[in-house]
Amino acid sequence: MDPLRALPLFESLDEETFAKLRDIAAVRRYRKGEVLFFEGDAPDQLVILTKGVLKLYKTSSSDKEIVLHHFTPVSLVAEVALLHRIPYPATATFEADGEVILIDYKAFEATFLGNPQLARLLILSLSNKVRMLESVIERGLVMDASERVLNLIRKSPEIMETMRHYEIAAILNLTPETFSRTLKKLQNEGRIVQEEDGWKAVT
Amino acid sequence: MDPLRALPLFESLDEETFAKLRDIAAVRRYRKGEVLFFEGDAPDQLVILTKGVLKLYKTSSSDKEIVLHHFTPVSLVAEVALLHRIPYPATATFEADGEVILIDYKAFEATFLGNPQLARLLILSLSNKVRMLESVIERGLVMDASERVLNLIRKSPEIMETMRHYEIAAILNLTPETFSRTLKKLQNEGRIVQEEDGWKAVT
DNA sequence: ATAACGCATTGATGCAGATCAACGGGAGAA
DNA sequence: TTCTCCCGTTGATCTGCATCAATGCGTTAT
Repeated sequence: MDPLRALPLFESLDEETFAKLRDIAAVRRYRKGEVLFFEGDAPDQLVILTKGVLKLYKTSSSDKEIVLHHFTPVSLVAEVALLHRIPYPATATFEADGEVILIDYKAFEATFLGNPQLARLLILSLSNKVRMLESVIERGLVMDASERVLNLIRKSPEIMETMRHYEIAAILNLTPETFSRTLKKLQNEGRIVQEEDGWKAVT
Repeated sequence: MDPLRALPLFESLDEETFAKLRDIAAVRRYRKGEVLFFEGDAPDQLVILTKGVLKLYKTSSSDKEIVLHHFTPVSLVAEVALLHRIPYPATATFEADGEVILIDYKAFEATFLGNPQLARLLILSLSNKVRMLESVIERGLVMDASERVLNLIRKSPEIMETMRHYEIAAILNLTPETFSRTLKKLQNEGRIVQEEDGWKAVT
């Protein structure tokens, strides 16, 4: 069976649409650490991540990395840049060996925008991107360090058990030092408690 | 002539699609200062801004206002909340007397998602939203105060002539004090110069 | 004219989080 | 075992911007 066909993203497509899509797609593999594209590059293909983890980030004036998102399969990547023919707004590198499908721009425009099923995929992908950016704004501009940590413990407690502190800090856009101090402060204030299997928010 | 028909947003629609749309639309007017919706409210209608200026903002822990966007006609508003049936992620208030078209959720889903022309509108609106949020992130997290001011002078010099300093500062998410100091600092460093008709960035 | 008000600027101080530096402990290597 | 390296923590300091307070200045109202 065609591996493309197995992707949940494409499951719902009818045969004809799918065949069209497969004809215009090329597959490419990347190793951990490789760069898919740089901020400022001009896009010419639609990218669909099918394997691996792709980190999307911007670099600030003071060389600080601002992580926008970790893409996991299956995701459309940077379709906005393609739609508007603008340079990639961020850099994407692989955090684990990965694989992408590339679709030529002209084919993308003709196929995706005209086909209701694919248009629907695009709409879903775009609206998820809006939500993702909103959460970046939430994390980076709206919430302070305590709120970010508290929020993580509430919403993704498994991350607190699984990952290293310095990795968690990076996700929250904090330094490990600040993360450590914040954790302690929240504990002293009785807003979180440590249990044998991780942390828990109080009330 | 139907005022709806005059909107550029709907210009390209064929008669049938347009008639369908008009049937399910309701118009509502608001005065300056009124709130269209609050962060956290549950959405049940698609909102299309047809007149006025709508400010979309979040309020941070320390009661600071973070402006996401100033919508001007004609714009779809908060379609993501509607698509995902999630609470509005921000508050919207009118900065000038305005008018909106409201479209019921069920009608929206049936009409917009199924119709290629309207789906295309939605895709455009969504991708513009992605760009808008990216620029909020750029302004708020990536660039420091000097870069923001420099960037504004380069890209929207007319704003520097037209608007009050305290308004510009709000757009840049700066206090008027910081804005004033930054302007002076850039001038001292020779990175901008004042001319009779406004400011100009050097090289 | 003079008062009153809103905006711009300037100085002093405060604060959150980053940065720099040092130390301790656990896990794998020799 | 002992060494080494990496991570987590802690303390001291730095930095960018906000906040608070005072002053000046142009515009409108009295």
